Amino acid sequence: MSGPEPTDPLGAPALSSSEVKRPVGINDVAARAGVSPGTVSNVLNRPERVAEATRRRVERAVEELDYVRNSSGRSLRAGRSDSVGLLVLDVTNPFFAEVARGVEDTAGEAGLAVVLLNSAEQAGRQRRAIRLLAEQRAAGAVVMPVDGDTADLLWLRKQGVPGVLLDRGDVSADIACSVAVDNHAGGLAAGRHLVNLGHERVTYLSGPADLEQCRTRLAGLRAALAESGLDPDAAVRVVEAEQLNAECGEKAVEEVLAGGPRKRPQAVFCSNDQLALGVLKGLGERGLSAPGDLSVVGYDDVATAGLVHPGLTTVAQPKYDLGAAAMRLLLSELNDADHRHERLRFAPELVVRGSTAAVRD
Amino acid sequence: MSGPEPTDPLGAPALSSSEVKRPVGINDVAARAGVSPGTVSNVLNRPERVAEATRRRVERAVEELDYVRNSSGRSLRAGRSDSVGLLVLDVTNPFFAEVARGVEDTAGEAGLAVVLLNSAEQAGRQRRAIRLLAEQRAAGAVVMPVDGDTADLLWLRKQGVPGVLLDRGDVSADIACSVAVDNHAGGLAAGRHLVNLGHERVTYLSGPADLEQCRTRLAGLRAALAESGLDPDAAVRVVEAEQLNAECGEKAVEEVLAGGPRKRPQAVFCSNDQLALGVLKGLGERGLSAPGDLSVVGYDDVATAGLVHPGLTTVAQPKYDLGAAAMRLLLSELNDADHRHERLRFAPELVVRGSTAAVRD
DNA sequence: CAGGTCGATTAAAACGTGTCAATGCCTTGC
DNA sequence: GCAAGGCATTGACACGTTTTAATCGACCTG
Repeated sequence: MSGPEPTDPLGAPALSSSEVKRPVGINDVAARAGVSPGTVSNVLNRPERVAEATRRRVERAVEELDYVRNSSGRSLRAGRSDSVGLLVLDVTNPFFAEVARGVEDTAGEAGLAVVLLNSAEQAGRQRRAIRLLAEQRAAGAVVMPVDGDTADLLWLRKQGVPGVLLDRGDVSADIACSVAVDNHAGGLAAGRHLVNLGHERVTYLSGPADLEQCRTRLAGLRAALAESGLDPDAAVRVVEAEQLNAECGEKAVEEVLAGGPRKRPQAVFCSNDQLALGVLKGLGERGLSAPGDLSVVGYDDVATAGLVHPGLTTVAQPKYDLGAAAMRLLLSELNDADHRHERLRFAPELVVRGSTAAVRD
Repeated sequence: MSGPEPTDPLGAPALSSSEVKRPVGINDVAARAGVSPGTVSNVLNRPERVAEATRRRVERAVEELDYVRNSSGRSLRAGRSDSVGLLVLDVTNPFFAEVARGVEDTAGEAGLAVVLLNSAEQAGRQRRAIRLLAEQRAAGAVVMPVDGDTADLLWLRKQGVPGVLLDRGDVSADIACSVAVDNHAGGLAAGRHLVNLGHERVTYLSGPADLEQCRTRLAGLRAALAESGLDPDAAVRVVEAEQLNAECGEKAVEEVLAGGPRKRPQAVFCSNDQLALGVLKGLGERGLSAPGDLSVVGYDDVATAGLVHPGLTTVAQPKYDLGAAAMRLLLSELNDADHRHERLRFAPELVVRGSTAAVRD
């Protein structure tokens, strides 16, 4: 068998060294070890039930054959898969990335894989994603829903896939678990900060008004102004951006500044750090800057907020913990027989940096 | 049956309205429509093979029973699942997020779900993730490997899961498809820019040296200096950061500036925008700034790069297209019988902003 | 030594789907 | 009127795993 290999004219494309081997199943392992498939399964899942000697024999066979178990068969039998879904509004937003890290880490500890779905704030994509999770018979889901109603989530639960709501505080606890940061408190903290600095005309740059977070943070802001004797209706103007990203923030500056220097707001509070960063940039392009011409406050405390000049004053959310906690609630629902839906609230924290300052006159 | 429901002391936790229904399978649909399961399967997968009338009957049954197909059974039968893995080095890095969006969008068009795995630049986590994909019998994988060798990827392929390498230019095309941006050209462009501005002492702030990208970009930089008659060994100093994030960049400033104003570099070229942003911050904390005291160049053109002040000069990569192209190559490998491994190279593009300026004397 | 108990192992049945060969029916051509 | 052919549908099996009830053997006890 020496000399050059004969070229075979037809047949599968040459795979040379990286030959694809025929898949080896639990039966092959059983045959090799001289036991029944059931015993192999036991070795894999409840090693304590099988005698030391046979267990070692099986383990050796597993190793020799390089067996890797097939989770399709596993899930089919179990009626559910061992992965959970994570549905976010925007993969690109670092806030969600951080949340995802929290979810993934705790899921990983429990041996669950995470399927990341991206709704891009579109109801249609969300629906498709939810359906996909149902088809996969996902063990569970962590969901940040796009629109107000939670119909999709309920449907998913009816299909046998429990879900945890993330970043939505307004849902009653008997529907599902939920984890959120107190958005009202966040808006309140930002508002009080501005009031203390003497601001009396503030513009709220909101994301899409369908998002509960945006509405509630506004409510907090208004409460803070009312608290100090101002009329919220007169003191705060609302500008709505189409999406929660920097580009939209930059574009919105035009409208924020409308009315000329006389009626121009003294401060802008944004639903989001991305928006706020866009605003900072837009101001710069117009020869203005924070906090000299205008104070700017963001929300989330994304990593970037601390990197820009001036640093962005913002309301920090425990992003990683948010994701980790959501996943932990989900695990509780999956494992604890006596699970009760829970409603977890985190407290936001104001981080003061350079983008806000006292009104000077 | 009027009056309050009797409380049953034991049993499953009360599910009230959101009753979990018994799962409905293809057989239930078949029974309801008065056909065989096989026919239902055909309606779902090859509708053209079934007569108009029966097809409608089946479709109605599907609707009435709210049937959703079980992809575990499906994958078991098919021998492979309908999801692909995406293994990234760091979910938190916006560069990867953008790549992920590209992968996800094109995968979605092809009806594939994406499982996002995060190796966090740790070989152990990468190995676990690869194993998971094998267990899932993933249809394929897009992988950005941590360490130099591609053993994991080869093993995965031997298990029947084809993989596409992302952002690794140094792999020979007969192993697997690969998509990358020409890192040498990127480093070269950055280097030439600095040379043109008169810089003769530049520090390269590198990420972990295991990463091929970091090494090749350095090579490009050195080539640019050599090109103009400078001795690379004398002109460029290398500082290695532990991770590719802003925090490490900030910490590295200390070492970058070591030697005092006399021997201080005139420019810093970073493996990464995150590092560069960290450097900008670190400079600010020491009362220094770019480009006055030091020019700074990044890599990736992350969204933030355009938002900071001064804007970060950087080497832009087509992030979204990178992900989309990788996924498209994978799809080709999955569907085209006569697939040949391909090696796709994108060209980087220098984006000049405010963080670089001519050396003044 | 018979009866009983316990631990380890096995055989067989399910999970839900896709496929393939076989069946039945209707049309067409002679 | 009958054979041939085409189309729609069916029945049965296979995919890989887990689980339950049953079996087997060994050891202990009265």
